[in-house]
Amino acid sequence: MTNLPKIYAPQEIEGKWYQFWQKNDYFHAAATSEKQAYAIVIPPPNITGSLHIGHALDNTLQDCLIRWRRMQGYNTLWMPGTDHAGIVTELIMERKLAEEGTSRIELGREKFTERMWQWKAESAGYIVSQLQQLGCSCDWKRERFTLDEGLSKAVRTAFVKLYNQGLIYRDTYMVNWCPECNTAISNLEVEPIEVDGNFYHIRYPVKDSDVVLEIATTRPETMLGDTAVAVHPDDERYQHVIGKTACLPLCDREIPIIADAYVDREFGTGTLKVTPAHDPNDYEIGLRHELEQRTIFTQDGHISEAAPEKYVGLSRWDCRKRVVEDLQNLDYLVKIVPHRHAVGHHDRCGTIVEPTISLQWFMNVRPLAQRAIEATQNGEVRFIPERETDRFYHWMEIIEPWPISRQRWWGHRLPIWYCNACDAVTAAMETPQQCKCGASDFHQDEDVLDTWFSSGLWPFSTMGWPEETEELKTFYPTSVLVSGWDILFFWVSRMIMLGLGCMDKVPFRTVYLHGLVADEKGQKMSKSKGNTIDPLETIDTYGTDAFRFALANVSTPIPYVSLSESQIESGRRFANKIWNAARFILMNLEKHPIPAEVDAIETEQETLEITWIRSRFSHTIKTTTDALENFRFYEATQTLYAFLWHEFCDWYLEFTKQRIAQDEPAALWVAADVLEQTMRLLHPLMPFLTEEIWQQLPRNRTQDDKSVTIAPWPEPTGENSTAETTMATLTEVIESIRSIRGELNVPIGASVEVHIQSPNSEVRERLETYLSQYLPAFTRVADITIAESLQKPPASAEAVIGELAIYIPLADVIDLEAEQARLSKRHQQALKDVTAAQKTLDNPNFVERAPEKVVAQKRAQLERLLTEQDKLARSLAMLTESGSENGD
RNA sequence: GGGCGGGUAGCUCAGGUGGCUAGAGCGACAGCCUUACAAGCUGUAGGUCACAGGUUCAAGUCCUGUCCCGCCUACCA
Repeated sequence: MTNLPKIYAPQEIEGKWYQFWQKNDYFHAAATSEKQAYAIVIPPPNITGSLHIGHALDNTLQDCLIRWRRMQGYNTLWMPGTDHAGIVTELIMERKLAEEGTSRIELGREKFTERMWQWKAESAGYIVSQLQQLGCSCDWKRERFTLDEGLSKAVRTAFVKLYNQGLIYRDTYMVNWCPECNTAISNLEVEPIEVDGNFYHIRYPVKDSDVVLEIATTRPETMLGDTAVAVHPDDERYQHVIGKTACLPLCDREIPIIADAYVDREFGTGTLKVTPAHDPNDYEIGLRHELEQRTIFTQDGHISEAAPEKYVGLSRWDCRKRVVEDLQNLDYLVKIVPHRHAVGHHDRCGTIVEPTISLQWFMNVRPLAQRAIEATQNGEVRFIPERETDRFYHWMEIIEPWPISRQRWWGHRLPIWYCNACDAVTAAMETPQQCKCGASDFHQDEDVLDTWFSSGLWPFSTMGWPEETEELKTFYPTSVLVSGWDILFFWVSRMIMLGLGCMDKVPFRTVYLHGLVADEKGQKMSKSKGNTIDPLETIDTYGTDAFRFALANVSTPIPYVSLSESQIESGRRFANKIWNAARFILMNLEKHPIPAEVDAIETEQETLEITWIRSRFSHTIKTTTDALENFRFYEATQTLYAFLWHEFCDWYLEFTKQRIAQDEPAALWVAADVLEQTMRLLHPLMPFLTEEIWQQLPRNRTQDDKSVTIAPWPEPTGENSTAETTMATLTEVIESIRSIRGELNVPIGASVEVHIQSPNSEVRERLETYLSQYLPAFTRVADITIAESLQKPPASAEAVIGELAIYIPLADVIDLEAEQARLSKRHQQALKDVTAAQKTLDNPNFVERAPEKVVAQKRAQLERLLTEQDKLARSLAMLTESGSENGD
């Protein structure tokens, strides 16, 4: 007896097989190969992070693609690695340090980065082992880290190259500043969040005049940095004050009243206070009018010396309170009106961002963005779903200079050196030897690069760039990039631009952007909402394959995909179903081992069910392959689910039981063969289970068949429509009989007689040939009669399939009323369908204009429906009659 | 303000270029411990495809408008 347990226990086999794959080096891609290359670079997770549901989805889909292509015979590379993830990682470390009673600043740069590296060393293996638990078939020998020596060299090379092209430059400009993180950040890192605020209406007296301008602002504290008041040049209300001077309350300063078309006459009072140092629009106005830029905030968000002394040192929020109080006391405050508006928050730490003028390094991404657009238009890059293309174009069109310097420590330090003697700026790979002024003392820029700069190089930096490696020749551009749509701008577009900038080639041919995982209510999963599904807990409870199957199954091309426990549960049941199908086959194979010359036997004894299952399987191969080619993972899962469960298990294995009972084991051998091949089809989705079963199944040991991981992807062998039609008739008959038994509550132990009437000799012949063979497997039958015409036996239940009628005498058990209700319902439905079909065909335009094929189909349908309807009507009439007779 | 996606069974979702009687999973109900699987099997119920027009012989599918939901994006102080 076979030793397979009744219930599939994923925990016991997953680790074993992953080690087996690793040991045999199946995931390693050769740098050079005769085979066609297929490469994916992993979106590198944070080195200190852990696997969340988004990773699970993203990496499941990638692994699925990689495993599928590997089986198809490609030289597949899945490049793994991790990201230092800049600010996020630093922030977590800062929290740790705070717990220890120290801080980043206290430690200093050197000690702090030391701690970071130490932490990296401790936690680096964690995310990798989690990806391995998920079954990811990454080429671990090639694992990279964004701060590795090689990748750091790539970063410096890219920087210097772009600097020399004039695309990277230093400038004083308004940037978004995070006072908490003490660094500049890019627009993308600013998240506008709606908050409840106020409009503060403030009086600004005009000098040497009785006029007082009423100005509304949401940020009264910024008035300390006001250097002008603006009105629209054509605003009739304010013509008389243009060019005059306003007295800035609380500050004892005089500021000009200027005219600028930016001001919206319709909005508020039509007057605008101008704070060039702390508002992007005011900054622009300031430039146009050469206004003073008064920076009233310090880097950590407190009031600077540029403000009146009494406010210096206050926090932004305390200052707001004080300013409002003072305005009120001095009668400058008109009113406070509640106002809900969007305020920019730093996406990493949640702090309200302060627009500030600052000296930063920027990258002029316009030229590269233009090239990215062209490359996409030329079809060098393709986005799936297609709608993402427009989102990409839009972003590329409105893109602004990218501030790339961060006043942080964890990252790639800018390869910029300043001459200590003459301040000359040099971009270089290493510390320069000598300045053009003759001096040889330099200091390197203190800033590090935005973390997305290094991850933007990922597709080629991981392959050894700037060296001209074999890997680059073989795998660049990579085949597909898989990621959530939420980082299209952050990462994907930067990779495209930097790929074009550094390699002159796009980094990947296809970008597949999947949805984000939401819960069953459509809410995005997040820790704060407490609706997350933890991948590792899930794997523990349900098994990796069940989880992967569920993830692939929900990944339809919509922005948010709903995942619920019940879907993972469904995956688990599916795994168990397959397990038991395998058990059934293996158990029976012990009694009926496959002879060496199985192929010959199979051909000789090819029966309807064998031809049928082979036909259906061929169809399944075709559909599954097509689904994967088009990134329709949900279609692959559904196809395989339906085939395995509802065709292979529900029907084919039931036929097999009957064949075994008749001592015709060929059906069993075919079952083993089909299951073996199905395990190959399913392997990309459920790698562990399929390997376990595949290893146990007998197969023609040909060449390299040590693992399903490297087994060839099945090819369709062709479908057989005759067999499928015949089988359809048989299954319909069987289902009708089961339906009668079910609805009339015929006990399972009771044998029934089945009388079938059909005017079609061909159908009768088929039924005669197969029904006696198959029927006993599905229902207890005492006797089967098949005839061209026969009398409906008394007290019998009836089912109608087109011109075919099935009668089951049920004298002992039949409930006439129940049977009448049953037939009546069927009759009503038939009538409805007849009416609909009739209506279509009665329309002369339909017959004239619709394609012949469609008309013919409709006619055949109507004919069949009419026959059914007629038969049902007559039987119903008879039944009513006999019913009333009984009643009399 | 602009744009995108969505609204199909109680729930979550499928329904290439219009053409079988609109499907699946989960849930519900009824009956079954049938010797691979009760994590199973069998049967049943359940939908005016958001709404209103239009194009067409034919619309869940294409067009227009409306209403909801979600998201992205924009400088309204």
